[in-house]
Amino acid sequence: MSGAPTPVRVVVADDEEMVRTALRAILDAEQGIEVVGEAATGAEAVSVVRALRPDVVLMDVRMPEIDGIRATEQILATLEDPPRIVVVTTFENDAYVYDALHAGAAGFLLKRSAAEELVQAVRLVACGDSLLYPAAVRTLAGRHTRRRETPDPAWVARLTGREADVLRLMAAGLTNAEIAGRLAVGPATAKTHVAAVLAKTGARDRTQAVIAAYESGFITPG
Amino acid sequence: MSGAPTPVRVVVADDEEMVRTALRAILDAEQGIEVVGEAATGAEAVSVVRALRPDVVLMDVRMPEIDGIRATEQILATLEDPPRIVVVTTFENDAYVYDALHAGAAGFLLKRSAAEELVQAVRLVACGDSLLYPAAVRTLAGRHTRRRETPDPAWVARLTGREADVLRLMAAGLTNAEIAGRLAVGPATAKTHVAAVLAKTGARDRTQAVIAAYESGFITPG
DNA sequence: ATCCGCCTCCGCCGCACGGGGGAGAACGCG
DNA sequence: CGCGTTCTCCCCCGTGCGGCGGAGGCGGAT
Repeated sequence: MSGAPTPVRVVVADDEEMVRTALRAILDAEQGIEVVGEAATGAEAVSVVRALRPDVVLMDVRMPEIDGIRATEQILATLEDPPRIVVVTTFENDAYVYDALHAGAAGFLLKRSAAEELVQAVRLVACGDSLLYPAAVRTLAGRHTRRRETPDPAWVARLTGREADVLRLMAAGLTNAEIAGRLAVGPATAKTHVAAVLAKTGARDRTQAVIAAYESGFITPG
Repeated sequence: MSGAPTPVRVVVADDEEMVRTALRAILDAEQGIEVVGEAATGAEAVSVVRALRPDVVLMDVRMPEIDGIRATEQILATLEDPPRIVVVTTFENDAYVYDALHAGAAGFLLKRSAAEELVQAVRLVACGDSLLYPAAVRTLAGRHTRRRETPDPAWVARLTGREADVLRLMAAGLTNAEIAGRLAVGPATAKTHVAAVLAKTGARDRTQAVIAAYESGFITPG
């Protein structure tokens, strides 16, 4: 009669507290799923997982000290009977998809996924299945599917006006100094905005930010 | 009765000899146009122009020592009654368009332009008019015109197979080291290919190369 | 048989970039 | 009136990147 004698034990690793809380809230509300720990950095994730031995880890790619990909590698390499790791990121990107899978991740999920998808994902990987967010699959399989209707990922809304300006100029191929000149601000300011754009888009460098801008429809070719 | 008592004197500055020869061939065939000199570097361009005092300069953006933009600035800044300078490049790019105009260029032309357009351009600027290649104008005016049908600029054909692979990986946001890993070659090799891609696309850095890839349709979003 | 294009790889070098801090001013909002 | 957000700017530091030049091997074209 017990719904689940051994609930799925989950660890959430993300540098943003809000995200962790949100994920925890969603998962704790579910029957048979239990968030047993959190981590704010890649290094923390490794030690927490080592200590708590969860069944599933939700791993952000972008974290201080050690990124999620490397944390995944370390966990899988150093632990016997390691947990299933679902890599969570803000936008779909070939590099992350490939690297996550290469690192041995069991799944790949976008932060903009619905709560239901998240729960589904945890249950799936806990059963030993793998999953890929549809869009990621499309990316891997090679663009034969129809164009998605999402012109505006979550991060676009989070960009401030100035940051949007900067991203547009980045996508025009300008350097930080040129952006500063175009906006009539100091180079340091341009750098600050660029850094903010990188953080919010989840990009590692300006090139990935520009890719994200194209892929999200923030800017369009031609 | 003399067709043109004082023909338009032109200097061609481009680091590729073939391009120089081609431009010279096209222009020399025209009545009233005379190619009086060539330059293979930005520095050469400055001195040649200083010495020959042409009416028009066809200036490549990408050249050794000093790029075409800076050479343009120097010529316009240091010469009295300077020549009209038409900046020539391989692909349309916001940064180059803006910079060229900001540097005081009288016109902006793509290398893929037809011979007739080139001649027209020289005649136009010689008369004191300015010109912008249609596509460049569209870029500046802000994409309200219809999509161009050019899915494949000249440089795409010039990319070798390996270079195309590398560009695709660049457009996936990978670093040189990651590209090397993915292609199972040494980092130095990846760098070489990246450099070749930058040269052939006329890009200054990997970000501009990725932009070119998107804008040309070499890769498509979604 | 020779030449040329492509792929592979090596070094050196300078710089723009990105990470990680911190700090002050203006503004709107509650 | 505080408070949060945004925009502005500063420091230091490590490094990925791009410029430059060279080199060898290999296969196809002539």
